[in-house]
Amino acid sequence: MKYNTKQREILIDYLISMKGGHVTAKDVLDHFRASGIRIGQSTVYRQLESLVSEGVVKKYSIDISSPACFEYEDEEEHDDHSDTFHLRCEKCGRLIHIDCNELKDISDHLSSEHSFSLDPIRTVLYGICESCRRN
Amino acid sequence: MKYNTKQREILIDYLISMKGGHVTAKDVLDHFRASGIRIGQSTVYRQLESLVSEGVVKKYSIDISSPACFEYEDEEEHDDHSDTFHLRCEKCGRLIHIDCNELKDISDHLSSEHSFSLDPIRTVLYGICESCRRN
DNA sequence: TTGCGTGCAAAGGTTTTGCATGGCA
DNA sequence: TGCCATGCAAAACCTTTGCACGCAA
Repeated sequence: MKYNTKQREILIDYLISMKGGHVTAKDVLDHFRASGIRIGQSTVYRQLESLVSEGVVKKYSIDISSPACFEYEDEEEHDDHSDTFHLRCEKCGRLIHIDCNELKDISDHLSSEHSFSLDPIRTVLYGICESCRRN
Repeated sequence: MKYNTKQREILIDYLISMKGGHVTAKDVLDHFRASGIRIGQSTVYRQLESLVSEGVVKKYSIDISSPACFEYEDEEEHDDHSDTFHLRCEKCGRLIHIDCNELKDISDHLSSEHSFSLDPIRTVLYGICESCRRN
């Protein structure tokens, strides 16, 4: 994609406004429909895919039978995304995004002691989240 | 699922025979169709899901828009799950088991700081293994 | 003007579900 | 016998694609 279209712009704006969280294609479509802004679903999918290959947006395929998640990637976060991890609740399916230095230590440990380069994008830690734990 | 049906048995047998590799729901269906064994696709999906929640079979989602993969999990692999972690090499696909106290600390940290109960059975850490790293 | 981007609708592939029937315990 | 499991078909779900039209550069 080479042109700066209106659709592309408002999509990027929305992604930036949701920075720090994940957004699915459906979220995007719902948001624009609720705002009365018309945008085609194929445009959303195609632009998201473009933004991913441009490196502007990150795509997570956490689990099959859940939609892909997209997240705007900040310049500075681009440098070091090794401290972002994902938790997935096995009960409610919620995806939790955490930024934690202690978890970053795992990468270092695995690297130095087990000669394994962890891929934090791909890795999802499964378990039970706080609210499900209480029930 | 409480009953030992014929379909459940032959499905488990097939999964065991494929131990060490992944199998998709389609693979299962194709296999049985080729063998002349009739089994409904909903049965396959439902039994696979049951086996996963029983911990007998592992499910992973390599990528969205590819089907989910299932793999039979050996007894000894989940004798003591509390301090066993799994690493999966994204290059060669090798599954590595490690027993490591430092990794156990993750659970404690997630529990105390993030109120999240990690499930080490289900969790697979993705990355690049030593030998693939050298290449 | 050129050709990329858009929107619609339809197709694609995977997984889930409703309902009547079949089979285990 | 009482349930659970099965099978079929259809639906649901997310994503991709074909094609004509619109719009940025």
